[in-house]
Amino acid sequence: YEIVRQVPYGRVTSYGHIAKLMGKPRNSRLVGQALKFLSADSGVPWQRIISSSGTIVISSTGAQRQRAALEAEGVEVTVGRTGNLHVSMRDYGWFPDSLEADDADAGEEEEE
DNA sequence: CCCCTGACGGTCG
DNA sequence: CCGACCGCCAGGG
Repeated sequence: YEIVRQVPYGRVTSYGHIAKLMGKPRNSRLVGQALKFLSADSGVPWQRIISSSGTIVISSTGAQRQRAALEAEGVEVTVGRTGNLHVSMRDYGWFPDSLEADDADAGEEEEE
């Protein structure tokens, strides 16, 4: 939970990265299982945690809530043909190697 | 102790 | 971009 709190406003990261930061890179699924335990007012920004692919594959109801919460932070959420939500990791992804060594800027996008 | 399941990850077609 | 497969570790029955 403490790791998740480090995720800055308007940015998103993946379960796998959270797991990696806590020393368990193979426990990505456990991160999700732990997050589901949280309350709506737990103060933990669970909304900023999505799959590494940038696709929100949770329950529709929860997904819609997460989408609204993310858009409220200025995160752009697109919808695929199959109805699955998607976030551009290239623009909103946040993957620091260390918690203290957080990013120094928010616009290092690679033009391709 | 065995088996199934899971807010997942990565690769292949 | 989307769907199918296999691998991963921990928890519950």
